[in-house]
Amino acid sequence: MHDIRAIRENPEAFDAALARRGLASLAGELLAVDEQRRAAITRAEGAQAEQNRASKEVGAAKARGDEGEFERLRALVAEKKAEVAAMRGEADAADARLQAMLAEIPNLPLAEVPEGADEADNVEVRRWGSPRNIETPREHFDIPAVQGGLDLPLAAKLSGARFMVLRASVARLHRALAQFMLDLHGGSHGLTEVWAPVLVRDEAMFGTGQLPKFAEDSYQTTNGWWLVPTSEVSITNFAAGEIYEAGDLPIRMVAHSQCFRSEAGSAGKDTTGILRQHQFEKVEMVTLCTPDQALAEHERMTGCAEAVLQALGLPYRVVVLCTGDMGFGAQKTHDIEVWLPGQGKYREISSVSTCGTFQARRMNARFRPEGGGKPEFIATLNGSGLAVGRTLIAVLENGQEADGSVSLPEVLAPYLGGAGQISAEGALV
RNA sequence: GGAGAGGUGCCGGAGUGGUCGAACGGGGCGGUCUCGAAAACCGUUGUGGGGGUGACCCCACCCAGGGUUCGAAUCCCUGUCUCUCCGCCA
Repeated sequence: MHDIRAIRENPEAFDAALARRGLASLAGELLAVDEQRRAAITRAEGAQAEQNRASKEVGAAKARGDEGEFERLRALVAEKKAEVAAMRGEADAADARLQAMLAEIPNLPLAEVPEGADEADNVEVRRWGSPRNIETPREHFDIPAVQGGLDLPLAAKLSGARFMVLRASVARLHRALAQFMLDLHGGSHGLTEVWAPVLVRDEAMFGTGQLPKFAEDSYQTTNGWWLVPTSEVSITNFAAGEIYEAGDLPIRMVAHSQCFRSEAGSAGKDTTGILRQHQFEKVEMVTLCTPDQALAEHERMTGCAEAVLQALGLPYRVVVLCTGDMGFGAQKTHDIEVWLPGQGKYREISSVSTCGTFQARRMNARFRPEGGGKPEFIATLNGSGLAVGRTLIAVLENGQEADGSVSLPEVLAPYLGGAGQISAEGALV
């Protein structure tokens, strides 16, 4: 959510930033509505002040038994009251229009974000590791070791397309990955592990920016709760309405949750395998900090996500998203793409964004600056650390051997009863 | 799901129609006293919005939204959250 006062002070800069995102100018329209709104407020408050004055005098007139004055003031109050109601109505309507417009405008890219139209214009920042030389790489669902452990037809029977059933070694590996990530982030990375609801109210979805514009992308229960598309929604909204002390920031959290996405519009992409699911698990990092800490925290969080891939020995690259490819709430985003031998491509496995004060403004999340003073909006960041299902794919595909087995990263052994491999027959050994 | 009790400022807690943005206590901050500290005493202490170059002025907010009234923290309705008991349940 943007600050209308900032737009008022520098409409040209606002429109220029929108243009970088490929959007048309909006400042003129916004300021016109803002003008109407403020004019109506001024008139409403003027009338209200008069009404308040008259109201006070009514009591006094009554007390001294001045019936004539009493009746006159009463009539005056009634008149002002009607005037106030009319003006307030105008002000509220203008305000609602303004809020509705602002609520659908995406965050603006930082100056350092490369300009571009889509994915193709993202800029690679660095690479880590190099892909193994695999003779005839298979996609995860074709690897012999995985055959008994991944049952897509069964999932289809239960739920339809884009769901999965995992069994035995693969189910356990999936769980092991999530546990490993949580332990790593909660341990040496110093994040606080949290657990939060995945069913949330409208307000929470608005706060992080899923509503009002992207209602179609999420599922809603019959009684109105939303199933979160990422626990970023639940966790970032911890801050809603809060005023933190500057000294308490940054607050760094990590959670593991189910995520639900209806993926409207993506039909036809990645239809085989488990890359794109309606329900999946993700380990998510969220940081609440002051705006001037945000960029350093963004790098730190990216590093936390990379550490998971490094520990698992999975080759990846980090790209900075261009202006045209960034999400609604982001000011700057790093995507981390892991090497998938089966596709012979780097594919997104994590997305780390700083939202600046954009979400904080939507959810009224503030902090009191060092040494006191007026509360200011905090900055919020979120990043996957990592998407568990996609990590499963990456581990399986990168570890696949010519004999049909899969070699597993050593760091997972403690979570797998010491196993280091899934045999071609699907057993953990 | 049923029955009941409640939601007041940083915290505790008054306040059931009239000048209450809110008594009182605690906490915080500033000061007096002191070599310093404690104690004591004095003062101060919210958020949002509108207007003005400015000193400053105005409006709103006692969970939220409606309503009654000349006037509501106080009365009515709805929602919401918390607590207690019953039922159900992992």
